[in-house]
Amino acid sequence: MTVHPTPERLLELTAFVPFRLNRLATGVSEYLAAVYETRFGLDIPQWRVMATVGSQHECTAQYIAASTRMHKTRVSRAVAQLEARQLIERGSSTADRRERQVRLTKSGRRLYSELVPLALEREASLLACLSSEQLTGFLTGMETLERFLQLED
Amino acid sequence: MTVHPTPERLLELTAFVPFRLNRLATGVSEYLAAVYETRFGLDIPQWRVMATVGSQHECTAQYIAASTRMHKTRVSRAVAQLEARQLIERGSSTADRRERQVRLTKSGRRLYSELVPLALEREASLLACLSSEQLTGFLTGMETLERFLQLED
DNA sequence: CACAAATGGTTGCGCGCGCAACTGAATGGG
DNA sequence: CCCATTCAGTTGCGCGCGCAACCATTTGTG
Repeated sequence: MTVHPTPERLLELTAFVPFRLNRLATGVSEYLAAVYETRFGLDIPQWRVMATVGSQHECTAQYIAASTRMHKTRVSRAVAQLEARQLIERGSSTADRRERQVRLTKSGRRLYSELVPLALEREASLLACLSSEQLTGFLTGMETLERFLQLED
Repeated sequence: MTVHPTPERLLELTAFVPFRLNRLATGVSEYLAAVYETRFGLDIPQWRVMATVGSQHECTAQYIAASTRMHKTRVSRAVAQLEARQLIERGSSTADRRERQVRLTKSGRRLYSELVPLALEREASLLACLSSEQLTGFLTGMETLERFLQLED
């Protein structure tokens, strides 16, 4: 019989990796939001759709949902909003009339080509706080975790 | 005049660190959710409140909001729900009658002491996919980013 | 060929969130 | 000492999300 019969195990939330990861992801999102939100009036789902469609010639909502890992209803609504702003347009794909091919309009492409360099620059200025060894180490860890959780594409 | 007058810059979302970080944080949350959600019927805000209150003798909603970085209304509602389940209780603090001291009840403490080891174990089993050098590198990078974004406590 | 099952995408609904406004209590300056 | 300001915490409200149900089309199977 010891002096401490039930030494209570503690959990310090601020040292708990899942919590810290959430907090970091939120912080990074906010750090980035200035670019697409205040400057171009896009929210996160819209920004992700723009980024996905812009890197393709055209694609389906399905594809967007899969590669952004957003729920298909969230994609559907973001696409509708972007279409209303005339940043993207949809054509019936001749092959399968259930799906609709999404592509950027002229002004969508203009916005995209303005936005992307700013976003990449912002990412770079964030990662610039890491030394090159730190960056490598961090990215390597991320990749392993992604593989473990099967988050890769 | 070149052949490619405006070589469009592309952004591959799946290689974009802010996006990957969000995806990873979500994945880790889901990986962890099994512990507190399906087993103890807590959602994320409730779990964070339990973890925070449990690591203190007693504390205010204010303190919970600051250390979990949750909005005070989110804290307020989580606290109300946990009080309804009799997992925590609130006493008027004698000093300042605006604030109320929150602490775990007997059954709250029981749940806490069951939950915490499981959560820590789950964190460990996640991080076990990293080699010790990978883990060090990953955590070092996280710390630097946290400091850069002023997310530390 | 017909009908059941699956698939792409949209929509009604309930819920949780953050914002802004509020209540009640403490504080500070004239 | 009073009144304006600040602060802890709660609540009404609008909005965006995911779930489930749905529509239209395609595919698979007997």
